[in-house]
Amino acid sequence: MQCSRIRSTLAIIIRMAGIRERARVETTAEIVRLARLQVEQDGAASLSLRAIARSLGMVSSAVYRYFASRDELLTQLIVDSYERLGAAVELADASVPVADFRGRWRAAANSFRDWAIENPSEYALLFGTPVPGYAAPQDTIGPASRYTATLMGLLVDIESATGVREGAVPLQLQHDFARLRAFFPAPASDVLMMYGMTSWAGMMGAITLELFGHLRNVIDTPGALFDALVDQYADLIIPQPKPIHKAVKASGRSRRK
Amino acid sequence: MQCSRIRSTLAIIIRMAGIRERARVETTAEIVRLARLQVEQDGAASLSLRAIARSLGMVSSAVYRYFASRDELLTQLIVDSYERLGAAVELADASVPVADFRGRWRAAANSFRDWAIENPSEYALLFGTPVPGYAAPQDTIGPASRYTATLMGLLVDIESATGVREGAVPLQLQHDFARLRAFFPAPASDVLMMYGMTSWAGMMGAITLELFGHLRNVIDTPGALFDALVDQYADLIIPQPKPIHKAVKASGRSRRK
DNA sequence: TCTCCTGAGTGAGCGGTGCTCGTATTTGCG
DNA sequence: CGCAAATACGAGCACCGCTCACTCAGGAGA
Repeated sequence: MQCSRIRSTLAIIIRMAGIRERARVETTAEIVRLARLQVEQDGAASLSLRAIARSLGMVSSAVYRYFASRDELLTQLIVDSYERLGAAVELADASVPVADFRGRWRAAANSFRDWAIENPSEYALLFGTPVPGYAAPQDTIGPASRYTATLMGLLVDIESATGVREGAVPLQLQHDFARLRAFFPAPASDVLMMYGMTSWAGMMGAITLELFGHLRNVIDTPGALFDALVDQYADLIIPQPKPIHKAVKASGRSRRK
Repeated sequence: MQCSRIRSTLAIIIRMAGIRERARVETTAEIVRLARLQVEQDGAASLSLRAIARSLGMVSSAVYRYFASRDELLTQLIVDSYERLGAAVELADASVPVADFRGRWRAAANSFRDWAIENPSEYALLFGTPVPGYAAPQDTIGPASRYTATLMGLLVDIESATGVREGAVPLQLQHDFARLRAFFPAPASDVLMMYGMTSWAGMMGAITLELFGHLRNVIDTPGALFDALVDQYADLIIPQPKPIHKAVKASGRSRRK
């Protein structure tokens, strides 16, 4: 009651259209904020609508006006996290000179790992065990491909500077890659695509091993292992170790949103 | 009551020592069996002691005579799963001629993936998001290292056939590797160790991507991608692609338990 | 300006969870 | 045979997701 008075006052001041709509987006945002906080602190498994409602001073059932289920709220968090990860990787890639492929490769890879370490619960949310009954809705596939698209874009740049590469690639993968090229800007070289995929798996595996505790008592410096892996693939992907003296026309970056 | 009569009869027939002990191990085994069934069907997240008790015809609190908590039961399942995975990888490795390193490498790697595909919930239990409050007790680290020990043993065999290898390895990793060699039979070559670690990450990442649905609409044939990754590392780890004409003394296998 | 529909929030309730504790029964050892 | 220990019971606590009938205020249309 007092709350709504404040809200309407605010609404009038800020000229809005529709007090109710405004209150709705505010409450929705607050729910997401609290949910994210909860996930950060205790992991996605113990995300509780009731606890959120409590923090909001609401009764639990009221939250269902905003999210039809716990899974729907989780989906929102997943989408947000993918976007943040994507933004982090994009930023890292963009902060290195376009022609410094090795630098960009390392920066992008490290930003992936850094983001994961800074946001372990969110990393687990994205790349950990999927919720049993939960099937990722279509809304997630766009954001989910953002960070990989950045790596793809880098591969495209590398290819346009160093030429299409030949090499043995299983036929089945060639088909997959061909289909992917219809949806993504992707290199024409199947070998590059293959390295991209296997390095993706490698990086994700290394981060997962580290964050989920499998390197405890095994590797004290997971960062060094990760760097080694990233450099292994850099050697495979980037032909010349010293790209300084080589003129490069990188068409990809401007194309990227 | 009738149940216990049957039990005691059985016990007398089967010469046992202590009816109660026997009943205890039987019940414990049954609990684990039901728990495993539940995990297989619905994933570890929805493992419910109450449901197990119901299936057993017990009241829920009775189960706590056998396992102090849900986590303790989960630990038991994790240990079991690690043992099964380890056995599968060992079997695959042992079923290939000792000197056929590439064959053994592929067999071991594929057995890892095959086991994961056949037991997705158990794979998720081992390699997925750890339970928030859950810290793996010491009991798990032995079984957990069984499948990796097999791969290490293979590396040892390869090294003893092809010699110690030199190569650039970050100093921090060298320290980690040196420490590991005190606990495991492991190759003396840091490069081999490093390849072992990064390939471990790669394989786990590829399987995780596949099982957790990240390759949907990306790669239709995850097996081909996995094989490609495994072959990439085979090329790095095994010097000669055709080991047919080369005599090999493989000391490692007999050493392995 | 007034009416009336719609949407936000309430609170009781259902069925489920992990876990505790006091009690009753059964078992098998001395 | 008696008694201590092991075992099972069942009520209960504090949670959880989710449903449903309900009240009440916001705001659009007559």
